[in-house]
Amino acid sequence: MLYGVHLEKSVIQKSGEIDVNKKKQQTEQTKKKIADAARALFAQKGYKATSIEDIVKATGCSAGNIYYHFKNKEGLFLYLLEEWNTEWDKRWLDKQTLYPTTIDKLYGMAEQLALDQLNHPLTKAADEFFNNSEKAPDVEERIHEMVKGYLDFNQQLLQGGIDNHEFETTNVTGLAIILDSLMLGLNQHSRRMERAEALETYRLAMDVFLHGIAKPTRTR
Amino acid sequence: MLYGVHLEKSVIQKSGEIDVNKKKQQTEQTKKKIADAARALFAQKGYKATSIEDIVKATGCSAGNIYYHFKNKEGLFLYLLEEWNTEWDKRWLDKQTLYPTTIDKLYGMAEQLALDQLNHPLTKAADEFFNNSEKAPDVEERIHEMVKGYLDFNQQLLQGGIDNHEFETTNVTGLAIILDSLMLGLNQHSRRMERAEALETYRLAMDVFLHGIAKPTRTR
DNA sequence: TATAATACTGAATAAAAGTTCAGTGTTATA
DNA sequence: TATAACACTGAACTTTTATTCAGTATTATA
Repeated sequence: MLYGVHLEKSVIQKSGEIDVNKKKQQTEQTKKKIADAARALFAQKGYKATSIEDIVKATGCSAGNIYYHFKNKEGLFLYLLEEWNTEWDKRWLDKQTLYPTTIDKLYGMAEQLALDQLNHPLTKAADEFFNNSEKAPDVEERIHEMVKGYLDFNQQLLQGGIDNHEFETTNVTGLAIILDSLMLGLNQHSRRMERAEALETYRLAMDVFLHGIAKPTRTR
Repeated sequence: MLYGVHLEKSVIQKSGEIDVNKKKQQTEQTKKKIADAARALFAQKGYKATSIEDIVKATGCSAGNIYYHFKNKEGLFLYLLEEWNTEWDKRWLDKQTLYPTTIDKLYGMAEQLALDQLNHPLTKAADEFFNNSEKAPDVEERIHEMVKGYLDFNQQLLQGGIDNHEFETTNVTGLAIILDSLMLGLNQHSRRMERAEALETYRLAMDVFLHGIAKPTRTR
């Protein structure tokens, strides 16, 4: 039987310029195809509610093929989480330098998260995945590290702002959680927003985080 | 066969004081038992990940009995959502009067949410439930109303603060979403906290929401 | 060109989960 | 006390889902 997939590409390498192994190329391609579909589905429907069959339908490739490229559903999900992490780090490293102050960095982070569509590592699916009793022993640890890593990221960012004298605050750990909570909640709401609206809301959230809404007279 | 349940209670009504129908009493009791177990499980594991079998194990009553009291899993979940809503409204009505200013009300709300354990109507399970394609046509509408109701609640609260001249802000709708996002995110994080830590974090979040963290000089 | 390695298919398997239902006690009604 | 209505059981039924595997097509290797 003929697979339609095999007919495309592979013509590009007229001579021997970037003549990578065709099989590796193919593997990368379908692995990406599966990952992309799965990422969207997990983010939209959650972990448990996304079936292999869903991914089969979305990709057009067979169930067996998915298990050829990934150990199992859990492995696929874990792969996506770690991919997201490294991807985020990479993009952040690029952008970070553009922002002089910590405040600018925070707005930049919010923007990146808003534009990111299916975004936060602690997305609904990840949270569900984490909280779900049946956990391979090593898996839980890996996720715990991710959560911690994300909070550490926030904390360091905020600490930078304190060192810069941009903020005045003591409880940095608490604020890291607050900031993450805000982004986490916005992520859920933003799924029902247009891109522009999401951007605006994230920006407003950062306004609030930085400046609050109460008149400066009261309470404090 | 004897059901152990039937042996308890029913002795209380010595004469004919509050002699309610024994069957109604029994129905209420088991319905509550099922609801309580289901609520805890849904909140902990999520909607899809909680099976009827889980509820059977937690309650000790049979699967058939659950379907005797509730139309199906979806109906059970919906029942819990609406119960949460009315329950929240009731408690809020009691407390609300104790808080003179809107700022106090906001802190009060945060406290109530922090103490509430399994709390927010837009909890992980609800969100998962909502986003999950296969939705009975009427169900989606009912949930949509709930979400809207909750945002309206926030918005009215904030509007009160503006009318009182406690806040100065324009985008009330946006702020209602921000506030909800914050509570939503905190809800997820607070699952991994002790009661005291949760309370403190919620309070800090409200500090930030009201006053921000940046020095007043910058940006604005 | 022959052989091995690789990328896949698609149906089968098995476990899990939602739902139904015939039947059994228990309580209300007449 | 007899009969109807009710609360409930537990196993059977159906659907869904993750996972495996024997086999096929394609590509690399010798």
